[in-house]
Amino acid sequence: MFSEITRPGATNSPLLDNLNPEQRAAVTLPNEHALILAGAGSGKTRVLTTRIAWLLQTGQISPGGVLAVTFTNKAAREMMTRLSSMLPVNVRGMWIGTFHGLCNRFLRAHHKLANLPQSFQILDTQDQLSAIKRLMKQFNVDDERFPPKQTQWFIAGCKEDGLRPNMVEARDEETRKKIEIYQLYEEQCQREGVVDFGELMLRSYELLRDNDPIREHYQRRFRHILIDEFQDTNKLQYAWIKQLAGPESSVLAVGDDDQSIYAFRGARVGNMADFVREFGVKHQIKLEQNYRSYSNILDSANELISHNSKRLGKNLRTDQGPGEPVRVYESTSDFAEAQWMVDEMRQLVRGEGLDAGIARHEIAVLYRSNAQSRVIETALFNAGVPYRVYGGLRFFERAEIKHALAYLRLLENPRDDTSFMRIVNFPPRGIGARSIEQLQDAARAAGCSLVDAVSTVTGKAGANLGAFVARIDVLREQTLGMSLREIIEMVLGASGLIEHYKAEREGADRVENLEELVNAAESFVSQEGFGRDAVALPVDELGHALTQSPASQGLDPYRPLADQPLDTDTGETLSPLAAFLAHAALESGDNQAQAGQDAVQLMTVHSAKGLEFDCVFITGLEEGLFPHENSMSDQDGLEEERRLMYVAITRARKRLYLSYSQTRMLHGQTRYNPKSRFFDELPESALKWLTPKNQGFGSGFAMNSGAGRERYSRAGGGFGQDYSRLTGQYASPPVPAQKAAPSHGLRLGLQVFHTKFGEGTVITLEGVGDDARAQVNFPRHGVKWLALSVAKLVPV
DNA sequence: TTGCTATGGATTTTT
DNA sequence: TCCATAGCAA
Repeated sequence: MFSEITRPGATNSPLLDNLNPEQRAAVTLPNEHALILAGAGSGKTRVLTTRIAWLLQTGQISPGGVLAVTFTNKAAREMMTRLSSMLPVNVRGMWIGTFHGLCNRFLRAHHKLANLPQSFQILDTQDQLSAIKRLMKQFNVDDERFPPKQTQWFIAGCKEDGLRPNMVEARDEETRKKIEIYQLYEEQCQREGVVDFGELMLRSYELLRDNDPIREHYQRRFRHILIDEFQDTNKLQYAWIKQLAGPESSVLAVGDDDQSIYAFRGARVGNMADFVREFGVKHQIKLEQNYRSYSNILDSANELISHNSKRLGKNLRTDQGPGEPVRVYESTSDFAEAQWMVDEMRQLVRGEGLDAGIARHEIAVLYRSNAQSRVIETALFNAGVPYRVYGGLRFFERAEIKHALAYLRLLENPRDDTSFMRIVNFPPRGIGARSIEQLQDAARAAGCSLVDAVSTVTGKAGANLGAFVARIDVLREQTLGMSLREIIEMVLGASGLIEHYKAEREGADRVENLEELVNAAESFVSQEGFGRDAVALPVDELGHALTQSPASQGLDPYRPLADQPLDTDTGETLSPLAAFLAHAALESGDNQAQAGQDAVQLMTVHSAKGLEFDCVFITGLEEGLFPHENSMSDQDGLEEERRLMYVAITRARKRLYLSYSQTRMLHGQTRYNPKSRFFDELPESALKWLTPKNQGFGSGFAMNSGAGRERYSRAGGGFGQDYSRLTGQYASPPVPAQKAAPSHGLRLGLQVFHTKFGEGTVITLEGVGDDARAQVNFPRHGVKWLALSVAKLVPV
């Protein structure tokens, strides 16, 4: 039943050199389903790629029989790079990619069966939101009651769960309305020939589920399915994998439940347990040998995560010594915290304390939320330390680029109303809100797209709109047969975009970016042979199998198709432009701020996942911030915060700093937060307090000294200590002493009862005495601000 | 159509 | 505090 090919010499392959026993076992697993529990820094990617290389080298599979899925383009690229360095194999022809990239490829190949135009456009999150806004306006949906963002979240959530509108339970009137909007949105997308990210997955899944020949074909083809970061898969992605895995396939899932930090966007750690059960997984291997960090760092991570109840269970170990202790620093203010960091970094770069100076790019500052970067940036900037902030707009998300892409998209697909709306009056050409409204009304009445409705608009508005459409049409004809580069250059000129930004005072960067777009296209064409993501090969690999039986075409369905002659007669190929547009949507590009410079790296803990640095600062370790207040009212949320902290700690190779501040400016208010509870969950022996321990605000304010967990947050309180002494020259101006201890007896996360609103969770506390107020989340009535001198809140 | 002011909201993010 | 967005005036 399973493949019997296991060559005797296989375990001697040089590929297996330098692997530890667990890694080797994982790489050489028999062809059966397996789960690899891969701890941070345990060589996960190495195992994954070596496994593929080993399977290929030992002849157990040919390149076409492998399906390897990742979440990010970066991970996919890394896998391909490493694989091609191990074996002389054409990785570009292999099915290695992101979930969405592979679904895109699949849908292009089978667009007819998927009921899509071959050159369907992909809506990114921005596009999706504007499509929803447009739709809601058109159907007069009250955007107060149904905020577009929330509707978007609802739709994306449904798709992540694999639910079409008719499958969603309309439990209340509100949901019923949302389902209705979802339904209308679907119709709109279909009419316009566009798909959002969720749709790429969902439609691929449905095609596999409903079309027996297709499903069986791919099941026979993909004998080895490998999935990276399995803990991050959502319900739909898991279902998709189940469709692709046939009786002869082996699924190798690699993941780490302790690093599951994306529940908020639909990730389901439970997929790991489900996988083991539903696939009857025979092999589970734990990779616990860590090659990244010293043991003080690792012990801290292990101890912390042991406080989580829901775990598959795993403990990292290292052969490296204890290394330096984990340094803990308390500061008086966020400002002082940043100053201290800058000074510490300068010493690190100079080389004090370490054998040699540390490169700036080997220093990372991690924080829980983006808002925290500001103070740090200011301090770094003032000190003249180069830094790079991750996150923010990426290349293909920039407004000017989106505008240019919208022109290009209309060339491919005039019915794309999202793109139409974006540029119909940009650069301004006298088509105002009223003209557009007129056009939209006409389009709705006729049930057609905006372009098609243009001819029905009369008067000056009609003339202007007509001129716009004519311009696009002319452009489409002019660019026929041009190279991608020529098309883009022509569009940039003819659209007036370059001209427009050149005239703008601060448009120089934008012009530069637009010019960069040409380069992006150029490198896409040369590097990717325009089309790894968006099949530009003879498209319908399956063309025969769909219309006639494979046997009748002399194709052997049991041999991977990559080994068989491709059908080049269908002649159906995706245009380079359409391929590039898909690429732009699926790979939003780096945010290339100060690229190339040796700079300190600033990022959220989330975006640090998968990275590693010699030296890591984890900042803002305060109750309410980390763990974040929005996540600490329930067990699952808190455990995810803890995993987040675990991810943060395990980024560090040699040196780790943890810091928190007594006061912090947030949303224009000074907040007084106790230090994070995570400090209580770290091994004291691995820590070194740079500031005296237990002088902290938090521990000093335990109401009940017997119960160390009773803490007050943000409620103000005194600090009699002379903190400037502790923080040395970096101390900020003394914070005015506030003596009034909180009298209300509330704390964050506490369940309280209110006579009118019922039970709720305290999510914010601020102010002192009569000014004290609390923000409470009532499941029935939503989030309310309550003045504590007025409202009677009784702890439950 | 632009540009000002008021307003509200403010984890985490890839594709 | 600071940002995006909405509404309104010129």
